Amino acid sequence: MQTDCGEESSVETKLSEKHLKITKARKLILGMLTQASPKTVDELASMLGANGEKLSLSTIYRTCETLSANGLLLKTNLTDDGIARYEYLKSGHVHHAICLGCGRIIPIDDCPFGQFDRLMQSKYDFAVSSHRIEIYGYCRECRRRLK
Amino acid sequence: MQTDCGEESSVETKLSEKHLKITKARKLILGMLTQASPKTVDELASMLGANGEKLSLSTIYRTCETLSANGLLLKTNLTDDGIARYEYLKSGHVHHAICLGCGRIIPIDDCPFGQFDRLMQSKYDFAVSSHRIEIYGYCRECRRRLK
DNA sequence: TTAGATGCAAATGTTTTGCAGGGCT
DNA sequence: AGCCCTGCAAAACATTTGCATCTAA
Repeated sequence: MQTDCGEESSVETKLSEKHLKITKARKLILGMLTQASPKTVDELASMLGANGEKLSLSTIYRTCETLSANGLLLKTNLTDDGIARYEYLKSGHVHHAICLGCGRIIPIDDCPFGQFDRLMQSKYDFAVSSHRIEIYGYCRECRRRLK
Repeated sequence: MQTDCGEESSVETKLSEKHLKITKARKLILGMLTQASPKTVDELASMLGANGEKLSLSTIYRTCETLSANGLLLKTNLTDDGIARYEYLKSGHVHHAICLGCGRIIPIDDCPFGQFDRLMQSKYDFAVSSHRIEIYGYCRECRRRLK
């Protein structure tokens, strides 16, 4: 069991850092989400099925909830379809570009927020803790396809 | 019936501009949301009840959906609690500050987005159509209360 | 008059929960 | 061993839909 333990052990490390038991469900879900865009519970179940693994829906819900509560995943409702999505939460903060053509969700490292929290403080008397930015538009493939 | 027809008639004007029938449900819901923060369907039903009015839940859902489809309301899932909220859509674009203390949703006129779409184009090859920005933090009252 | 809006009740789909059994530390 | 995790089934909840009735244009 020496192969590709890089992934494995980093997932396990993250779990133990948060004082969470290392279970099959948590390793599978966290492992999948470290290398994928935000996914719904249903999509996670399908991905597991495609790999010959199986977890009950309630376990996936509970696992995602636990991992979110511990800051390893982020729960979002990006698409306003009423279905929650979970994504791996990298150290830094991340925004999303959502393609209106294909629905793809593209993580964006850059952030336009800048010094805006100063304005929020002075103009609105609001102390900013965090923010979320979602960008809608069209990716290259969809622009090409729609042309 | 001369009193406060300013509100009334502007709501009716907006409806007819969109070629929508002017019905009691649409006048009530649009009228309420023009002077309130984003509300869930349940909250709208309660507000109506408090005013001695009554609409079935399905009517509220359908009315909000119609008004959103016609650009008079915006459907959002700001709080990730899985419950949709509808807000009056002003002409310009608006962002929100969400207080983590009291849950209040504060409309923000300013926008930090700036020239960010140029970066999105050059770095990610993504053509920006629109964006949404949500700001989390604490309002003055909650900061005072928590102190 | 007639297309479309409403109310009611039933259906749908997502998410949560109770409980018994099993796994991790 | 002890506590937490998991699976299953049932419950809870928001939202949608079918259909008969009513209403605005």
